[in-house]
Amino acid sequence: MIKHSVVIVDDHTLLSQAIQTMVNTFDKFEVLYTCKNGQELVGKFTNSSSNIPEVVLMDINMPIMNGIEATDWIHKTHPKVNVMALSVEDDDKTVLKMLKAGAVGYLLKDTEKTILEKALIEIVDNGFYHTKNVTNLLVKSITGVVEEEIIFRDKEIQFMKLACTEYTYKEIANEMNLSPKTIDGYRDTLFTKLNVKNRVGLVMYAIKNKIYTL
Amino acid sequence: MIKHSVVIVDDHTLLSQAIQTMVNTFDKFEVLYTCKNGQELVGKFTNSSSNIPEVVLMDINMPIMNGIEATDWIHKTHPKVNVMALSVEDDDKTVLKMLKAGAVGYLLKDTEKTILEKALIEIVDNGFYHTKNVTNLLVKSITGVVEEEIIFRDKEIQFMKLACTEYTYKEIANEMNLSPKTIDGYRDTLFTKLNVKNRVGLVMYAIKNKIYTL
DNA sequence: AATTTAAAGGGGAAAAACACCCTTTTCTAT
DNA sequence: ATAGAAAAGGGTGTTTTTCCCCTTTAAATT
Repeated sequence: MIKHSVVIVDDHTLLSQAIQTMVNTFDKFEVLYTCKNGQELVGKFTNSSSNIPEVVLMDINMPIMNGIEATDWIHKTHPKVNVMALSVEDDDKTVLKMLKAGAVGYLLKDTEKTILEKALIEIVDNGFYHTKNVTNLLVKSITGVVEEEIIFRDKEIQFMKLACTEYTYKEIANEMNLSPKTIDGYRDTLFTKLNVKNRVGLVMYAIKNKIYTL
Repeated sequence: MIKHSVVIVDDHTLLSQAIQTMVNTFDKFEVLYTCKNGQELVGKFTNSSSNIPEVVLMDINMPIMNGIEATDWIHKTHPKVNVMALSVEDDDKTVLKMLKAGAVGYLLKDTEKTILEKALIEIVDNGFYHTKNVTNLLVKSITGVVEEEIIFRDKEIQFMKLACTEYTYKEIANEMNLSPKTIDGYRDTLFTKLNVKNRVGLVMYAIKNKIYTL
């Protein structure tokens, strides 16, 4: 029997190797190779057509080129390759971003071995695998329950990052070469945009949405 | 040949199962069972003496009973069991906490399969395995470079958590059934203790040290 | 060219946060 | 038993933050 080829992309070597060992125990699948990030994967894909697998198991949080960008690239350049996201996070926005990028499946890292095998089989047979959670999310997204993305200007991003430090607004203004009053304005519009009451709310938003990284 | 028994504790099912599959490919080791958290492990240990392995591979971030508490418990009640920490984090404080709790090894999750096997062998042979990084850290710790742990009282922890929300100090005082002036005091002592200048500094500390979880 | 829309900046006032120094009560350790 | 530390609270004043409404300039639409 010809086995389906799988590639694993994850920056945690031990995890990717462990999943490799696991996938290799599956009857119908075998791992072609593993990558530490999206960039490495792009390299492999463009290097030789023999490096292109049927399924890619993709982590989302990676340095250099993350799972969303990598999935997007694969989807555009190699549409026949099925990408399945494999993540620890399950916040709505991230999941939707992955699906938009073209992932045909989304599994949390705390799922069972048998579920992984089942998902892989479904993907090569039907072209997709989605858990109940993801399906529910998709319904929510078309119903418009998921809030639309807020757009920030560069200055606002820069300001938010500085607001996450111990600087006073005066110091932030200085840092950004703007009048304190302008900073006042940024703060006010952001408070309204994000529906927060004070600087702590802003900080929390910035952290949760990875605008400020710890 | 009798294989050395290993137990894996990690809340990410897929990861623990994958590592299980991997460890089972090692000549001298076999996995007895896996657990999702420290509490489950304690249950297994106390249930039957046949459940007590030679080595425990322990994740640190787990719900209910985390790796540090679990390691501490094992070290005190079953000193013959070797605990090896297996974590994604490598911040100094966490590593030292694990070592203090009695871990005889510390591996990052982005290490190679062969390193894991080597570490396991070293542990059953010599009783410990430490990478260069950990050794360096230990040297630093005896040289006094690593800052000593700050102790918080319950009220301070509670206050810090509330300070990470959009509550004003007045509202926090109300929430904690204390006078706003008392809250003022908490804030002032914490500012001094943590060497921060304002509430944002406090919030950042609380998040970085996992006092407030997002 | 005319009209919106966004960005930068301002005034002034109220509320919240911060600083510092102080008292009383309650543990707690020697 | 008692000294010392910790917890709770008070007073007062300064600084920072927050709020709201307003102007000018620049950029983008139509």
